[in-house]
Amino acid sequence: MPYELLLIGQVQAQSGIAIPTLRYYEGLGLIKAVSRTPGGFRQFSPQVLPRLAFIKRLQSLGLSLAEIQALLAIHDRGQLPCTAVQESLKQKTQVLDQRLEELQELKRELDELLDQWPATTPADNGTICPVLQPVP
Amino acid sequence: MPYELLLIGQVQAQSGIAIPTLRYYEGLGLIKAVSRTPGGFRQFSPQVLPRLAFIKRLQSLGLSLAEIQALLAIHDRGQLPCTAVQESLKQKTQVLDQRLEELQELKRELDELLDQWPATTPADNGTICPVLQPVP
DNA sequence: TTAAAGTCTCTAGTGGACTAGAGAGTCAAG
DNA sequence: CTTGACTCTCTAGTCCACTAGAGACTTTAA
Repeated sequence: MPYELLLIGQVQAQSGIAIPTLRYYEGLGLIKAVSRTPGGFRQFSPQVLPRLAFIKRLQSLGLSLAEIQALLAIHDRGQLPCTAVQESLKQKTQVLDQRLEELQELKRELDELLDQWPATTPADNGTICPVLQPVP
Repeated sequence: MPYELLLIGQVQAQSGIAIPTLRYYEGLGLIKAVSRTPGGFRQFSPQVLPRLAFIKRLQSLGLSLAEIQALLAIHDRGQLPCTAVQESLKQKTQVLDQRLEELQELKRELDELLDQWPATTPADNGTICPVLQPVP
């Protein structure tokens, strides 16, 4: 066995990513085995490790695998994807801001509703819970 | 056709909820048809309308259908679910606070990363994008 | 009576990132 | 040569709230 190539179990051990997930990533085209043993075992270059670190890092920053794949495609064309990464992250902050807005609005609504929750429950008016009236 | 009963299309028209969704809700046990026509068409009591309003309202406040179902079950036992609704909403604010924390932390991380983004891309060091080092 | 509109059941697909299991084949060491 | 660890492919399931489609039947109005 060529000492510089890694079997999938070794990749799992060194990356912390489960084997089925690695195969799943391969299916998506995020990583690929450089070769197979005669018996069909995947052999990975050690270069797969920084690649997986990149994937995990961007995933932890909120990027989807599809977005990450686009960035890896740039890398695979021989370019440094840093500028594109920066773009993706900027865009992600915008989505994040939007999402934060929504959740904060929801929180405001919930807090207000709970603040004004009556001490005594109003009479049943056929609406399941009469406190929950205002549906704007 | 008994004038006080509604066919599913009328429920859709008056609630704004799509027919397949209504059937889906029925499957989950959130609503039920009081009877069927001889030909098998569902007939709903008009009471389904406040019930659907309740569902939509709580859904808009972030509750899952499973949580809503638990509240409806209280109603169906003949009790006012207001106190349980209040509890659910309180709990939801907590989950929401947690989620907001996470997203804000993520935003901080993203902002910091972008703030400190180098004007000139560092040399390629085999990590796909050398700017993305710190993976704590 | 017929046509159009409405409704039925049932199955399967969506998105996103996996996870689980069956059943078979492979590799390295003893 | 056998054992045990490792790996393979393939299918299917998870979560959640729907959505779409096929093919058949019912209802109502003209």
